[in-house]
Amino acid sequence: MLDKSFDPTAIEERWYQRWESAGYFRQQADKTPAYCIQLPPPNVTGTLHMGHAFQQTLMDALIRYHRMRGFNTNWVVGTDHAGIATQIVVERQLEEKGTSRHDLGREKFVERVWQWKQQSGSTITRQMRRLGASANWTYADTEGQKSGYFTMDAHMSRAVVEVFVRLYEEGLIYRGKRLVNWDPVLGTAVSDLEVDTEEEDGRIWELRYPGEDFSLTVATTRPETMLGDVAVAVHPQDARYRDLIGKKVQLPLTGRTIPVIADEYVDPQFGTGCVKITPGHDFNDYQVGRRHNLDPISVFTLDARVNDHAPAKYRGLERFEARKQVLADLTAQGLLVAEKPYKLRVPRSGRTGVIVEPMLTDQWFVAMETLARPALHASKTGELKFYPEHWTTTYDQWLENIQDWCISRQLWWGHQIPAWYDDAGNCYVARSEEELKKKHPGKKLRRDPDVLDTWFSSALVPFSSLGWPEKTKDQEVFLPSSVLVTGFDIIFFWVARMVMMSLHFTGKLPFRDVYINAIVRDAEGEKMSKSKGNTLDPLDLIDGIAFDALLKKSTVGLLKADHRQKVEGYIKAHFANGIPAFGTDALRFTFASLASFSRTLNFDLNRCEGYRNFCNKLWNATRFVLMNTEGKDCAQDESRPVKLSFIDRWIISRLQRVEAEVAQGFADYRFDNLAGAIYRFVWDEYCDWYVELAKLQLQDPDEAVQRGTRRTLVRTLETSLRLAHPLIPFITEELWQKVAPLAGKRVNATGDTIMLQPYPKSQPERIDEAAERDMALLKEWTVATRNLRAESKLPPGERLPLYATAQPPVSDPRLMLAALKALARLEEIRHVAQLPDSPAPVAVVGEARLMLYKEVDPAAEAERISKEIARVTGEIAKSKAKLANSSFVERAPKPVVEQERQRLAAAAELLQKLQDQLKKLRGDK
RNA sequence: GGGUGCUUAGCUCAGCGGUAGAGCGUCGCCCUUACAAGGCGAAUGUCGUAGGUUCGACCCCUACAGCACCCACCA
Repeated sequence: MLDKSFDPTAIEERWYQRWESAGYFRQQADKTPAYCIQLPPPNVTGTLHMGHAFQQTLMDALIRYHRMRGFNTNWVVGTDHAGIATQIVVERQLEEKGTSRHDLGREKFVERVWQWKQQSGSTITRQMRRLGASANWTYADTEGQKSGYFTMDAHMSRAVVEVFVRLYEEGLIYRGKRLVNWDPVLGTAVSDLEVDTEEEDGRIWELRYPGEDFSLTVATTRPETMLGDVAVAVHPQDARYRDLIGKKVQLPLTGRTIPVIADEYVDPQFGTGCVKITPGHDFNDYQVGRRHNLDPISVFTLDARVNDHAPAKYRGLERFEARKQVLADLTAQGLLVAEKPYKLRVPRSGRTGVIVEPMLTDQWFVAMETLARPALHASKTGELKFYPEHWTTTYDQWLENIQDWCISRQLWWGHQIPAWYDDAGNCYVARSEEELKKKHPGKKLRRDPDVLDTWFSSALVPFSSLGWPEKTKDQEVFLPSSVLVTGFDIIFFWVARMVMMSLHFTGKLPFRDVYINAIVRDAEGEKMSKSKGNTLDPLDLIDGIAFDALLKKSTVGLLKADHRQKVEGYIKAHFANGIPAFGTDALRFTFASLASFSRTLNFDLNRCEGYRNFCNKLWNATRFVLMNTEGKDCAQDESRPVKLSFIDRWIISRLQRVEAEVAQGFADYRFDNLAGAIYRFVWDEYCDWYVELAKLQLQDPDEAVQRGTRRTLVRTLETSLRLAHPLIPFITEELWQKVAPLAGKRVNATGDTIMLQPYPKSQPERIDEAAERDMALLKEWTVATRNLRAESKLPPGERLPLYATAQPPVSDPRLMLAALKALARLEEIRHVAQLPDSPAPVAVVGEARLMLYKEVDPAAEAERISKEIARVTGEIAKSKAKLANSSFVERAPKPVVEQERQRLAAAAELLQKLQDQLKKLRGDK
């Protein structure tokens, strides 16, 4: 016997273990068709957050669904070395110990990061297991840790080198001194995508540069960069300055003179129409400088201090110190014309938040244009499909305006670039140093110290995880993968680049569909952030957490007092009693239910509670079924006669419809629809109606009816469990084990799990419209009668007779009335030609009028009827107006007009009855 | 400057050319032997604003407003 309510923790522990150790998650050789999903590899040292949990729930649902449908499923998982992020973490650890990576040296430092990876690397994969992820952990698992590939393991690294070398050989990778976004804190270049520009309140200054018999005023938001100015630019057509083009001005503070140049880039309408040109520290100016053959002057060191190209006075000053000094000196010389408040866009490094400095450095780039073209083609032709579709635009537009990709990072943790230099500075790219030494014996070679952007290796995952560069069978089977489930924030970082790389190196798409999932927000739609305290840990929703523990956990590591206070406030307001344990299934069902095509997902704890209750409902329904079927004849062998009533046939029919709805939901990636369909079927149809009616049928003296009921109870439940399994794997497995034998499922060695059972498939031939019509009537009569009951304010337990002026037009009126009597808790049902002469409320159902005979309060009843009359009168007016409109009657489709006529007729009839009642009521007084 | 999405019940969201739906919340009544994590019932909306198309618009079109996000080199 099942416990009275379900305890998720116990169930979940039991099943995951068994599934994994039985090897159910693995792909199967020679089974077709294939279904493959590539997990966006999480940071190896990271922890699971709501976004992961959401994504992974959807992926696992898809994988389980297809596995049950007989696909050869392969959920390829792995972890990402996350270059910058991981290096930062370890550097912080060192900092706490009062040391630094520079003290350690590169080799020791990298060793240290590996240690940290080994130590914390399993956290996130352990958490994924708690979610029930049926991932192929042992696939591409070269390190033997059952967490898939690692982007820096030997195999994945080999693919990285191979791709780098090939692209270099094809001329698609080049090295050059370019202006790049530089993070002066990390001391590395970052790509355009890793820079976030936000509008901030700042200032703009106007500086005067004196010429011989004139002076020019330039505007700047970064006065310190004037130390590196090489020109002042004006628009060639600008009448104010046309005569000055080619003349020189003095660059204050530096003793240099610079030319006045003409360039279309200048907008004469903006500011003074004169622009200072600093090619060494501004992307626009860099282009201008190139056009005019002006060499850039770098005035900052790599940690953003003024360098030796500036006058001695400023050397060594940090950039913002230098700004103050420059401004002070310009003021002293009377060259500062104005200082105004100004809204400016400040580029900040996504990782550190520090203001990025455009810096002229040697970097490696991938030339993107030739790679982008086929990727664009794929989306244009529809070979690559986005869900929701509108993300295609985002993808297309980025590819249409693609820029070369700066792939080198001045970090230590990552794939070191396979390039070497000889003493003369010549560059050699090779697969290994050995290969190079063979080619160039005796040469002294020094390896490029830079590593590759983390996204470089991520871009290869769809094929490198399948064994590339070797030719493997898996690439034939699992490439392209079926769908990529990921967030819109990495469409550029990752999705587009995977498409480009896969097409280029394998000729195949990395995936056919891209499902862009919503961003998880808190219940109010606010971004989840540690400093607000509104983050949720998926594990806390699964296991529950007490208020104190939650508070402590949320405030740990928050240094600022006002942050702490804010977080405390939030937690007190939202989680005064902590968070109850909802269990994995409830959490998963919540995610699925909220996964519509909208851009954000506001995670509501109450929703989660509701779905926990749903799990409990399913549990208890099973309890009921088991109590009534275990040890009894459930007619599985069909040896004895079985009778199925319209009620049995109705639930079977409904089941076919839900199965179809669920299939449609999966096909459309509308997880909300399919979760809703399952929810409504289990709760609103099976539990609320079928189980209640089964209670009646189980008391039928005819054993064939009992057998039919038991069989339907069991089979419908067993099917529902399979239907729901992709969303709520644990509870369905637990219950299925008990229910399946009663449903005649032979549990054998390989199929000893719901996971590998066939997924329910809608059988249209079992849709029974007649039974559905009968059931609709039964429901209608029942609801109407229950309404009468509620309106009569009957004391509990009191049963009244129901007077009805007609029989329900169903195939089996006897059963129908018995059911009505039970469901509406009636004393009996009397058929009469005329309702009793009573002011008691009357319900109209089809042809029949129903009354629960009872003395009523005439005043209250009169009021109720008057209200009803008002409503019906309104409806009649609307209908009449419509039908009076000749163009409606002539031009609307016939059935619509007919429907309107019937509506009017029914309403008129109802109105007459209500008016009679009201008259009677008033007359009685 | 370009682009995208959103605006529907108190809250969070579905929906759709033919008289508005769900979950949660609210309000009654009920511990009816699967489930109080439950049952039965009820209330609640000029579907952002203004036009247009249509016999008919929450839905299609146009403009506007508000919110959010993405991309972009204006000093």
